[in-house]
Amino acid sequence: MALTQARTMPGVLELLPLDQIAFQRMLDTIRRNYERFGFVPVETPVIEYSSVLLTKTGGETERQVYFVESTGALGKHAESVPELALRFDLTVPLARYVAEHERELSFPFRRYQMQRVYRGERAQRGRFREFYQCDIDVIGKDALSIRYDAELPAVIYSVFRELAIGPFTIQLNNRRLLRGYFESLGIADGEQQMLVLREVDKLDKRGAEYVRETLTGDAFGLSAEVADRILAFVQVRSTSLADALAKLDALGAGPEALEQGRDELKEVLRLIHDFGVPETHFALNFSIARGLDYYTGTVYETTLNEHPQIGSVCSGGRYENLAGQYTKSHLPGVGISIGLTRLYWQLREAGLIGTARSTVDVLVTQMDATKLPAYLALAGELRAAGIATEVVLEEGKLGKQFKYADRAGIRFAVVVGDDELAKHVVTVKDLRRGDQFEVPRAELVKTLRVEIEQAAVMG
RNA sequence: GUGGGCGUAGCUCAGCUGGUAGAGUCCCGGAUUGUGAUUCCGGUUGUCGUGGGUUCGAAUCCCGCCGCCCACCCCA
Repeated sequence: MALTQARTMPGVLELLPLDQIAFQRMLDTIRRNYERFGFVPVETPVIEYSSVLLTKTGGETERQVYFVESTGALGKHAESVPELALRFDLTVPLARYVAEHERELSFPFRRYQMQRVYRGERAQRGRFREFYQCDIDVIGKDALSIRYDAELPAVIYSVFRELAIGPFTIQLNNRRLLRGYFESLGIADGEQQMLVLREVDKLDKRGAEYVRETLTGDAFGLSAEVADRILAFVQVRSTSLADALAKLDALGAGPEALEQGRDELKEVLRLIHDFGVPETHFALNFSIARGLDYYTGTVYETTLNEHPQIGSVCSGGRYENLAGQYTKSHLPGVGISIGLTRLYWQLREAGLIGTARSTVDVLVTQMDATKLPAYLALAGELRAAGIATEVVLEEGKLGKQFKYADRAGIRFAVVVGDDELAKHVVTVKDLRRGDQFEVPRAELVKTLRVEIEQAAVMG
């Protein structure tokens, strides 16, 4: 019989258990910090009505949406769009969720959501078709204080500090300020401002020359002088809080949007510091523009200082009205998202994270099949003490059992044979260090707890 | 959606100018019936992506198709 090739489609990430454990530890850390800051969990269905997801009718998003058809509906609408689709982010479902449950929710509504989303793009290195987003958003009713714009970086600081993947910088900008500045240069049209923003956003990736050429080219037709001023402007970065405030003040007077954006940014920067984020970990970056659709004010991007090639590991911003497509209520919000699948993948590629130790702490080996009741009793005792324990249930050579433990990433093996029974002791072997010792049977739990604790700290 | 590159063992690849398919690794067994990872010995692993063409003969040369990768677009 011809075998079917066992394979997954490109653009999905599937992990072996020890890697999955490492991934899950990251999810746990993010969740713990989100909850610590008072965000509440929400999950929404993977499948939504197409009509709900596609309200923005952004040509780009529509091209990336996976549609879903039930068997019965297959082929029934050759021309029209299928009724159902997979979500491509968590923000649009959030908008629908808030609009649908508006009267049952408390505002400001602070939710976190960590689920998979789907994008039908051509697979590429570090790009996924199925990936985790870990979002937090704060949604206000009618109005939402700018202070929440400063809270999110505080959460992100807390998350990334605990993830312990090296120094990082949360970079901030303000879309209103950018638009005000463009206006002062005579680029008043909203559409064109968007297009310029999109080019400017490429600065770090493609370089100043590339952006200058595009801006002065036929598509934009800007004068060399204006292009140069834009380039000089977007290269502004701050080195400290005082420096950031000084650079903002140095912008001087200008269109209303510019002054408003500047005031917002100043307040946000000051508050981030008050939230306890060290000024080494946040900075102004006038080239940050972000997603082109809904952001209106503050925008964020977080990068790892020692790995700039990884790019942004977390981004988000302020939006004026989240759910305008679904409700007449005015619901402004601010949100930020960690693309965990990509982050994990990049960190692994860069050698910054390895495999985790197993979730199994101890393997009770089977020295002698007739003593199985003793092994099961021993395992029960360990489990009651909160130690994750596996018992070998099949007969086999001890060497094979150790090999199994080693490959499975289980660090400690417990051996009980005639020698141990006679002496009322248990042999504990540390597979990682390669040594072993005997402990009195009665002290096993206490000893293993200490060993496991140490292993967790020392790695 | 647009442009470029590559398809040989589970994995990484060699095999180039045509002459019956190879290495490392992995896996399995043994050396070692109370000790893994290290060492030594032995063993398994292939429609050479696929269909056609040229040829006495094709993994190798030519064409179609499929798949994958990279870049653009866009984004986490």
